[in-house]
Amino acid sequence: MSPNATDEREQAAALLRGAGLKVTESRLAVFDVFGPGEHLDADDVFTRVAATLPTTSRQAVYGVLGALADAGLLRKIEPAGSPALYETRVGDNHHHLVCTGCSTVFDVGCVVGEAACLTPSESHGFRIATAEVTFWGLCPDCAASGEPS
Amino acid sequence: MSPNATDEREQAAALLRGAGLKVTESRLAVFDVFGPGEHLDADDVFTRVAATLPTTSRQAVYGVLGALADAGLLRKIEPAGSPALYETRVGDNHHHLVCTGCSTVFDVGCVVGEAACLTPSESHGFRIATAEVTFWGLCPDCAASGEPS
DNA sequence: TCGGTTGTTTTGACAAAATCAAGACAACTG
DNA sequence: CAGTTGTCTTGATTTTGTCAAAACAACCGA
Repeated sequence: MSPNATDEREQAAALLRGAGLKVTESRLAVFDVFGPGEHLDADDVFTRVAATLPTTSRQAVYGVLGALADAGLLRKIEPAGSPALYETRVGDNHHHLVCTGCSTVFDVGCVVGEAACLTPSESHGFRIATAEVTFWGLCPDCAASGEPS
Repeated sequence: MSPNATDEREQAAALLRGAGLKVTESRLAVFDVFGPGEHLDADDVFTRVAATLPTTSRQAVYGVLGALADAGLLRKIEPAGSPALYETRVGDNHHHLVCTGCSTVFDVGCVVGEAACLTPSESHGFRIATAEVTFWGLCPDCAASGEPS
């Protein structure tokens, strides 16, 4: 409907081709449902995809999300107590802020610079690949409604 | 068997009492099965507890672990792709190193000091309660066996 | 030491999230 | 356009953990 919807599909298709993946309706549809800054779980994605592609199954969504995450086109995060979430922002090692009230996830830039995030003080001989930082707290909305003083 | 087993039980009982929890066999048994530095999932705990307390049920273990975690006597961590793990080291905000090969979890001290771990660069108005850092990589054993060059 | 209250454990059913397997099908290659 | 390869559909299964209610045990006070 938007005038550049075709452009977006072409762009997504190019990303898929670049990753060596076949371009399919399901995969384009999955790309479509992600808005910028959104963190969606498999069920959210399935629900939205099913609206435009009624033959889709939950397993297809799992498969697509898994394939895209493996290819580095999507990032999978698994906050404690929630189903796995996916986001389209990849390539930077940003971290996450999870609201303990409403479970909403926000992006946040790296804390104090890349180096500090990637080098623990004792590494036990570990070969560290990635560091993941999750902050837990109350988002402005939940803080306001929970403590109206 | 060990000469100070009684002492350990007394100590555990004191911790429980201090937290306002009743002292029960199940709870003491759960404390018993944790060795220092170990990270056990609910099923590990159940298996070990069942060896000495055959009437125990899985749900009792979930209940005990939940109660102890709520009381701050145990810490619950939930690494992506694994069941929840519990550890006895509480009170310091240490972090974790997870092996992508064998899923073993190691403790690691805070990266560059408490402050850096608790203040993301943009907080979005969040009231941050805790920060959780997880490092992913290969432990010495897995690095050695996977790449014997 | 003995009841009474309260919190804990047992039992069994249930729910959510994700995975596995096999056949049908569609996208890319030449 | 046909073949090959990878993807999707369908349905069952597994794993992890929760819920609810009744039986039971620990702690308090007399």
